[in-house]
Amino acid sequence: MAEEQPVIWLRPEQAGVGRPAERSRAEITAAAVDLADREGLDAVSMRRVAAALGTGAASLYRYVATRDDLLDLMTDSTAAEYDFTARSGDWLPDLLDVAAQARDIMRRHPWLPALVVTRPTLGPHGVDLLEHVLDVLADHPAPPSRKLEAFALLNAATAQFVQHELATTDASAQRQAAYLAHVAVAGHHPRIAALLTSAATTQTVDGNEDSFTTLLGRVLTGVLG
Amino acid sequence: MAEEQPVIWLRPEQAGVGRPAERSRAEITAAAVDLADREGLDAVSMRRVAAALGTGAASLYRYVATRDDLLDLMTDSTAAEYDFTARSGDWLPDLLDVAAQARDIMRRHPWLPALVVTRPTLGPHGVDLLEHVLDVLADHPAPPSRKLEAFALLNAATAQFVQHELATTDASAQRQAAYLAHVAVAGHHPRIAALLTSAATTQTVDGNEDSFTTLLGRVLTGVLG
DNA sequence: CGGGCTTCGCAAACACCGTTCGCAATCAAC
DNA sequence: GTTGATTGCGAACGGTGTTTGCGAAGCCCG
Repeated sequence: MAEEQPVIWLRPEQAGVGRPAERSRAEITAAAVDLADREGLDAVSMRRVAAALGTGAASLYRYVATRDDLLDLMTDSTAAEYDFTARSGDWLPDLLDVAAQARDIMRRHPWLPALVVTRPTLGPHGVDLLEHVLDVLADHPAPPSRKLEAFALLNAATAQFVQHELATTDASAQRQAAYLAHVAVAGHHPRIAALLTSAATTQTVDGNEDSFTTLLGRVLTGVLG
Repeated sequence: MAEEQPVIWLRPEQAGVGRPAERSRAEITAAAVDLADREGLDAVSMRRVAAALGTGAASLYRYVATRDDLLDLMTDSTAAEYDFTARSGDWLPDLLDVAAQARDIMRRHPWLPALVVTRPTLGPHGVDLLEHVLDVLADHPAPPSRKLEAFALLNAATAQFVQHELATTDASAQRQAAYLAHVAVAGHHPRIAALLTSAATTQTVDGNEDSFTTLLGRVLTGVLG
């Protein structure tokens, strides 16, 4: 048995006798999440995670098959932060509530958007999230495939939104904006120039705190009936 | 001057006398794109790109500030593959044409979706793309900010779509599906179970080749009027 | 032509990285 | 107590991004 170590959270009975394994796996994941929250995803190296736990890098491989698997565990662990108790009965507000929670979770874990988008995985907690979304949409007449698309879009759009949010405070984003302005005035890009001037006037006026909700609402009502 | 090397494609006059630099930069980018197309993004290391050009890794740093900048150059170079000559006059079909081209480009460069989503940048060609989209939407009454959101969503949703397309043929995706089925029958997830059985019956029946277009059409009509 | 200045190519080195191997230590069960 | 599996981990392998320094090549101008 034990052929090639399946998806990590599958991990069947694992034979064996005593196994504190699950606890250590959770601790490793927590340490990795902590590190990523504080220093970014690049800081999550096997050596540094191990050091945070007061042990050596090689020890981690008893609990985690590879670094990528650890990243999957991190992603799934954040899905445990959802709270599904509030239910209104209408699918749209309930989905928007999920989206708002997703946004908050991603704000807490700035490394999450990149992982969600580049390696979509459904661990135990991710499955709970999917179950909740499907349950909210249970009475909706859309075909199941479209409900799945809506779920994927909810994640992707939220990730994109938070990513953009984070990028605008970044230093390189300032240079991006400067470059855009430069290109616009340099000609050949009249639409961009127009957009920049109009953006300069209406800037930061409207309450853009819930621009996320209205955007996501439009996307969801567009995809689902 | 020359403080800290600005966004790479800005690169002002650079003083200097002779400079074949631009050509070399394009050649380096092309070599990196080639490598990524054939062996994936992880294969794009400075040493391997340099080897493909018959030179040493250190030489690349004369033309490229860092590996991340090379990745940005790769992303922007793919934006040169768009063709904006076809114009219908209606914004929706024109945007769907852009989306279809984006999908095809990403299919040609399977590493692109991850880059587009994790490090959104607008190089010279990316700016042309944005200009085109804004031009298509010039007569549309939506506020400029929403047009930008539509642009970002077009990219993100396309990336997500191609990513999913690629992932389903992957080996680990099979195990994901198996895990999902296991979870569903193991109980506590009735909605997922229902979805799996319904998906099993309607599988591969409908022509899903243009499911991308209909999905993107719904998203765009949802976001814009 | 000859110097001077700039640009270029690149070997070597540094500090990491993910991962594997092998062995010592630990623990469970009989 | 002995046996057998499970765990911890130092050391090593091959790779990575990036910096430094120096020699070679090119260009301009006198």
